[in-house]
Amino acid sequence: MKKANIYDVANLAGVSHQTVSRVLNNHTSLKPETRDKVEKAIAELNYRPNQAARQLVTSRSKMIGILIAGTELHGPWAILNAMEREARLEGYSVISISVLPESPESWRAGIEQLRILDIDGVITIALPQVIIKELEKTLFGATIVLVDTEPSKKFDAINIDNYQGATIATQHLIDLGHKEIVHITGPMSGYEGKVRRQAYEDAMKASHLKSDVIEADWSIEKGYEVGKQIVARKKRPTAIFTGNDHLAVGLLKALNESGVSVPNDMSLIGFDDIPEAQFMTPSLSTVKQNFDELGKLSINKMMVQLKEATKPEAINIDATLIIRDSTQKLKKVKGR
Amino acid sequence: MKKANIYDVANLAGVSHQTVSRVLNNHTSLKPETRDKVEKAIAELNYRPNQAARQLVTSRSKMIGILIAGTELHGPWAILNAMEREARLEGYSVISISVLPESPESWRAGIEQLRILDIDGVITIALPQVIIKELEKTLFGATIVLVDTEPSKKFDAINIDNYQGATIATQHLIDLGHKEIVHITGPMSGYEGKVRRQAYEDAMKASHLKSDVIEADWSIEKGYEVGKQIVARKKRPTAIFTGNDHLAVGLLKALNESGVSVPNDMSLIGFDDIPEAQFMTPSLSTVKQNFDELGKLSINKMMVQLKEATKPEAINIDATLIIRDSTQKLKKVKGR
DNA sequence: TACGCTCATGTTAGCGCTCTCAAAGTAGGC
DNA sequence: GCCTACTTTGAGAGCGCTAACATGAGCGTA
Repeated sequence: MKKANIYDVANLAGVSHQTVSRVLNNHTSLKPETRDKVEKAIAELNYRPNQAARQLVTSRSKMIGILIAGTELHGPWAILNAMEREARLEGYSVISISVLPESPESWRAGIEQLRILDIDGVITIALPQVIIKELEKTLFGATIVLVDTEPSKKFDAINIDNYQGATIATQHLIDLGHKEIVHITGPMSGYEGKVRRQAYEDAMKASHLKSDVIEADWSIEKGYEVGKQIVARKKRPTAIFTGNDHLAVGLLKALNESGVSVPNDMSLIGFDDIPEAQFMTPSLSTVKQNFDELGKLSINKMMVQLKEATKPEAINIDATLIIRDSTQKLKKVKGR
Repeated sequence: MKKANIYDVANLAGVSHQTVSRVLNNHTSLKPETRDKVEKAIAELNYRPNQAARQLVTSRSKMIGILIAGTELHGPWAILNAMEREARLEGYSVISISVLPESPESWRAGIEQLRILDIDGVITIALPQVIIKELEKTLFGATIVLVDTEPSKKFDAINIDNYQGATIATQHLIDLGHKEIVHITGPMSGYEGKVRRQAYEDAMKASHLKSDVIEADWSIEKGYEVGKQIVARKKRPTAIFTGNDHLAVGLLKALNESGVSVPNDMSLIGFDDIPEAQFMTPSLSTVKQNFDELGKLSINKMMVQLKEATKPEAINIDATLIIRDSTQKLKKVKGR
């Protein structure tokens, strides 16, 4: 049984194919009874318009490409998930392309794929600047929305407010009386890590405290490694703010192994609020990102841009402090 | 600057559009020098064939739909990630559609989307039988590959060998001398949970031990809840096998809170090997699924089916036991 | 009654490609 | 040197749809 096309519907309804097209596209100036006839025919034949044919003539694909770093991290996938659902509501489909930021070959191939597909717009999630540049060059003139990415003048950028989030995390530790607070950063090649670091340093300075930064990446393994390093120090800090929760997981492991008790000997706060955070021992204080809102907002922005190109805008979504058991007041210790 | 089409290339190369098409599709019977001329023109114009036009005439979209349960679980996303990469190598794109298994409205919309897109094939990840049925009905005749799903006679099915995986996990505990071993299942509405449970029960029976099953779902929260339950028991088991690692995370938390030490008072083994497993305290013994291989294999199967429909086949991929610190030999306790 | 206007529908072209079929060029056999 | 067979290239149609234009019916106005 071949699929019905627009002419089959037209024949069955006793109208021209153009009238069917009008029904499909919600044109005005259609007699209600004609519309009814056509709709009945559509239902009877179980007809669906052919996307490819539409795309060919309108040169719009109703598809959005999402370029995402193919990591094990929780965040990007959560965002992608939210985006996909939101896009579907708008009648758009989502093509996710995961690339390895460290392999230019990988992301070139990904961008090339987007180009072939004639995507209507592209959303990037947590990608380094080089990739954005390449994207811009290859898909010249395409609608691009940046998520979790360094804002630019050219495109809409939607971000968790990393600065605000890192500020409240640092301030939380300061408010608890801690003076020696280490910050373990994400990769300095990325935007988010840099901003969080800056916020930490500014907050420390504002309280006349000395910054103590260890550069890392987003991985659990690195968190563990850094944890070992800190434990080995002659003079240990009393609190640590890690750039994300994964780092905190690894770090906590290292601390546990060395008998450093959290929060008694060391307060620890993360960033992200991964599902596991609440169920670690001790449960992890952290900064919660609203991935859902981030995803929805990005799709909405994309829809607006697709309709009528507006001036690019940078939007930040507030993060919220979640206080759990891994942070506590600094105990006054004799001799300090 | 308008995009070049096949005629632009033909003009520049001094051949007919048909010859260009032949070059694009790697036809034989082309003079090497003609091919060269055309390829040069393609490069100069930076030409890419229009997918929509191709799709319209060949009625193949070079897109694969992936229907996935939109959860926070690590597994499905890891598989999706692997699939996307593998598909790209084959020149295919991936449309991921995440649905809420508990909301028929949600998955009906998802399936409808696949239908409109004229996808070449569909891969389902960890979806209940109802959805597969609906999919089969709506996309009548479509190529379907089942992943992490109950096998059927009609479609290829690729699975982690859940039975083997759960067997080695249970056997591991038995080998350590444990006799009272509880199994916490995933949702009984799903295939994986059921198989793992069956394997556990069979292994227990084979060793003349009594099964002790608590039905749950895949969530951390539920693991915590069940943990509280177990702690409250008058007579506690000495070992627990959870249906996945997330359950183990929640469970461990509950045990910790009640002062039940793992592995001293209780051995604990999970399933999945999530990134966090290695860095829990104690590090979690578990069964590792090879998501990468699962993803690749599914795409390969899909490619084969797309070329020439072959007899459906059920493939199981062996899981491997990973022994860490959360399981240990049963201590002989006086009076038992 | 004739004219212009609006509303509702039909007709035609063309988006960019592949497929089918036809034609021209090339070589081999006797 | 002519016929046949194969290789290489070209011309035209058509995939299913939308956009632009054309047509005809119905109505009010002079």
